[in-house]
Amino acid sequence: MRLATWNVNSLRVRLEQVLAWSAEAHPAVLALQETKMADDVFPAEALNEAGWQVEFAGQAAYNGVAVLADGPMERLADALPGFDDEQQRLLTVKIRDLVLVNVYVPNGQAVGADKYAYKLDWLAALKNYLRDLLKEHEQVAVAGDFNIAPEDRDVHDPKAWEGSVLVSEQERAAFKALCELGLADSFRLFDQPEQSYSWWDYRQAAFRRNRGLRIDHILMSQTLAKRCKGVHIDVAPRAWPRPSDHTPVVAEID
DNA sequence: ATGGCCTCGGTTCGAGGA
Repeated sequence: MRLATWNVNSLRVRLEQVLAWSAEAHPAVLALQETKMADDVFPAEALNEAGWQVEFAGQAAYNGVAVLADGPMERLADALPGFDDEQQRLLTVKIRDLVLVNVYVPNGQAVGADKYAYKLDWLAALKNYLRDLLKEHEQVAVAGDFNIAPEDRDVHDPKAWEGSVLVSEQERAAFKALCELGLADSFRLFDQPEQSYSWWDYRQAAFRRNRGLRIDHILMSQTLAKRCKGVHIDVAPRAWPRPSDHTPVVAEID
């Protein structure tokens, strides 16, 4: 099976691209972030017609996550337990033997900002949630937009980005703490091209110049990681007309 | 030097993203 994640930056704008890309790449499961639409306008019918089962947790204008799957899903959670959050950023589903946690981690805006504190609090609550989840389930994937570039090699210009939001020490420590629960950054289990990124700013012709960051990830529990045969970033949709600023990350699982 | 772009809501500009 193929498991993919994609921050689409508005599903309303990107629906046709999701349908086109998934028809080509045929993932069995596709985690979407930043759907930016309330549940009552979610395009469930169009996706059903394309053969997808759907689960979604959205809100108007901001945030919002959804999972498309080629078979039935059980919805396990749509919020972090014990964390009072008005923002729809998490959706956990079970598909066959796979438990998928779809996350849209807060951006943080700037180091020291209120939103940065919220990001760190959110990540701490995510860690607690995943610790418990990993006690109950073996085949766990945590996929989505983490808004963290884990290492300098995930940053096109580490000096320019040093200490700023998305790469700061505290954010990287929070990411590492998730990995230390027993979750692997599956992309790094395999040889990868240098300068592999999943997001490029819309400005400055950043994509053409490959000035990007790798901030979209698929973490895997040890049992799941053993089944993983490869992970790649599919940059093609980033070059399409009116693209999302993120591009899909795809894992191959036996 | 410092912003460049895109999306949304709700109107034509500000907020948020990364």
